[in-house]
Amino acid sequence: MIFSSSTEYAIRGLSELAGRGSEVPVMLDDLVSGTDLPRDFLAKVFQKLVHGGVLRSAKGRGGGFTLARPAHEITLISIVEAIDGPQIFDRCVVGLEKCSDHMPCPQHDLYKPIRQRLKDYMVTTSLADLAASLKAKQVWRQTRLVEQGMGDHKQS
Amino acid sequence: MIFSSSTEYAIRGLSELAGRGSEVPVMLDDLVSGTDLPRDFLAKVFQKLVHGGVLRSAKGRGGGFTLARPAHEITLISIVEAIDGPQIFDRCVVGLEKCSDHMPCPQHDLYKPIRQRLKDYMVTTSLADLAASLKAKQVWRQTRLVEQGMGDHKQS
DNA sequence: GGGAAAGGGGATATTATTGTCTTGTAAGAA
DNA sequence: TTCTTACAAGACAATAATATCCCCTTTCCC
Repeated sequence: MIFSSSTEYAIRGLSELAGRGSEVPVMLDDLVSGTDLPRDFLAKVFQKLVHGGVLRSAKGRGGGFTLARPAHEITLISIVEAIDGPQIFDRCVVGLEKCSDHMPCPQHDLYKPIRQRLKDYMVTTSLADLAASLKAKQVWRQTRLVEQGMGDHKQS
Repeated sequence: MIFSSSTEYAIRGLSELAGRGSEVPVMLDDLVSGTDLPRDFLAKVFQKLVHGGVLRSAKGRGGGFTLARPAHEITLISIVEAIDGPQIFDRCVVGLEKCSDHMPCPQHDLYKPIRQRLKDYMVTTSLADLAASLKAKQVWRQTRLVEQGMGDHKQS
């Protein structure tokens, strides 16, 4: 629901990357380790993000991926559009070419409110927001574990 | 985006049906005529809606489909759940079985606000709402045509 | 009972999405 | 220069979603 798995991988991969806050490129194998993100498939997804101007990539030694812009400037919608194409939100659900606000199809207005909500959220939510809430969550959970006396898990 | 085409067909088919406000069963061929809804595929979708308790069907002569409940009691979410299964909204985007509010996966909270918005909309929007806005739109467009002197299109 | 009319449901075809693998290409280090 | 290391990109496989088709069962009317 909502997102294709390609898009979900993109969001998760970018959140990981943003969470590191690294200035130097992070390579895929590194980014993926410890997660269940599919390495090869994510590589394809990241390629699209590079083409879409969301990511920058560097080949060879010391290579990897970096965000093309600061995390707070990367909106959810720019991620989605990089993966699924720019008209994903504006295309007619019926698929009629002649469909537009001027000459709408019967369904055109049906989905307008629901699409608008989603779009609003995506325009106002940035990668920084996602990464922050992700990190806050991790800290919160870690604290809970410590409180319960199960907190001998060290970062090696 | 948002809906699978199965779900979109379901919504459109149901909107058509609700718009007729017919007490007697409406048969598929009748419902579909004049639209671009794929007859055979919609038949499959309607089967699911029957199983899901959204539609009632009658075989044989005089048979067809009727709404199982009044249109204002059929919410968008009950339609979606009838097609995609009840956990479509609550399932983890990562697919972990152990994921829940109690022990969430890293993405669990990431999607919560966006899912909640969508869910709110679907819980509060009924088939009657959809059919009404659809009909209002049709009337509005018809009026515009008449104003432009192109209104010699009669319902036969 | 027999025939026509409706949906039910299985089988199958088609297409899109997702996932994997293999080779190519660029960059840096020895 | 040559070797290693990274991503790029094409080919391919597996799966899921979408779309059709055909025959079955039920129901009504004669």
